[in-house]
Amino acid sequence: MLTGAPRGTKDILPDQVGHWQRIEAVIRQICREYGYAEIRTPVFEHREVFHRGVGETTDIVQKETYDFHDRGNRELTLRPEGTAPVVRALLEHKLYAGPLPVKMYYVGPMFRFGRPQMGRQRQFHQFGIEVFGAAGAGADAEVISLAMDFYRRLGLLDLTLLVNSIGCPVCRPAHRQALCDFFGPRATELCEDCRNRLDRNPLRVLDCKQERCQELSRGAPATVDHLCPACAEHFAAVRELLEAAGVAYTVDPGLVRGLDYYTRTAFEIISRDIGAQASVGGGGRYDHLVETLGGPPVPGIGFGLGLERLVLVMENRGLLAVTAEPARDVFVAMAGDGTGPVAFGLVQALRARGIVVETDCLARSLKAQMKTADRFQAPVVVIIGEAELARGVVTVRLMQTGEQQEVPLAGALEYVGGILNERKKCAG
RNA sequence: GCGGUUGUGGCGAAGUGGUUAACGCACCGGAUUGUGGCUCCGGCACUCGUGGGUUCAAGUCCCAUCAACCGCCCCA
Repeated sequence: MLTGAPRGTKDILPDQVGHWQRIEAVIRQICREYGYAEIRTPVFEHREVFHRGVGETTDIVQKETYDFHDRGNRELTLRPEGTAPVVRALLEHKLYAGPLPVKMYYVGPMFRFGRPQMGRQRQFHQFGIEVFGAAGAGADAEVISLAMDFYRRLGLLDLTLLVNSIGCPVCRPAHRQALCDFFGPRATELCEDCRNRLDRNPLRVLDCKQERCQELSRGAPATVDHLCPACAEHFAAVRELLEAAGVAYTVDPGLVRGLDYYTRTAFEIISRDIGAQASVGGGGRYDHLVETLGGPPVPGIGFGLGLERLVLVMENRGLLAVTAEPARDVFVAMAGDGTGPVAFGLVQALRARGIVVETDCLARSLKAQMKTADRFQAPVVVIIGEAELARGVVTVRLMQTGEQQEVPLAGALEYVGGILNERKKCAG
């Protein structure tokens, strides 16, 4: 093959795109209702945005970013996630100076260089929301509830919501020390990755997937047990609000998440029917990210979810019916010399009235045109042949009954419009 | 980045090294010549992901490469 989409990328073809549009419509609707405004940021940013924002030590930055130099020798990176760019925009336009909180959402492609497999692509799409300037548990509860409400509206009622609190700079040192004390004596038994993690970010040992590491993690000091009073209170408040809203959740002390900027609340939504890539969305609070990127102290919280995985889950559950070819109101068929211009004139006149019209542009036989009209489920077919042309009329055929009526060409527009209105009334 | 499975027409799918690579679906055309479904008939692949190699002979064996999928890792 001469061409092929690059590894890890996919075309979303016309027969699939309906699914996406349906999901995007729900996104727009729910965000409007919850008061989130859309923001569209560039797909690439200065590399620093992600290195400082997402965290130098994260896997995403260390081995998954698409880094490149442009012709002006700028160091740029294709965005691997949506939060850091939104924070950058918040700072650049000083959106934090306006009324708080600032609530925004985004939908768009993200890029991560990993080995593709089911539910993991190099270009994928995320929907995410961010709230800035709201430190209270109410924001956490709203963000999580919006996420679960979104899934619910799409028919996904039984996803698992895991929540945890990973503390803040006040409580983290003590917890970090506790973890080092706990794992230190048995460091040699940990996997290689975890031995590294022990130095850099011992928290991450907790959600290592290696069996041995999981065993060793049993009984490890949990973040929730080492929260400072403020964090503990915040977490309790979040849980109380979730319960008040009837949002079911499970506290998972091992939930850490792979982006460095999270503080306090971290959460993840998982589904077991998309293979190894169980996570369909996640997020958390990031109270110091704005400062990290050079801004004033503005707390934040948000989530992001993967649209491809969402589509997968929905497909597996039969929630995405095959999108049928959109039906046409009218098919204009033509047969014979000189009928083309007259037919096309009628087609455009009908379209100008908002009627959905299809016609033939392959010079096919009338029989083939009728077949096509049938496939498009057009209730009305207008036939313009040489015989009609000569007499200044057109044949209007009602496909359901097979009735045909000749009407003057000049009155065809009114006549067809009338039939369609009539049908609409009956249907309504 | 590591390990494994797979790769035949638009899709699905036969094809134990040996004549012109089945079949199904889809698509296109036709069935006394200007009309839809079904049925029937016909059409549609210089070619087996790509590139090498072995052999008298390869879709069938070997190697490489690319890609998809599965697991690890990571996460969406």
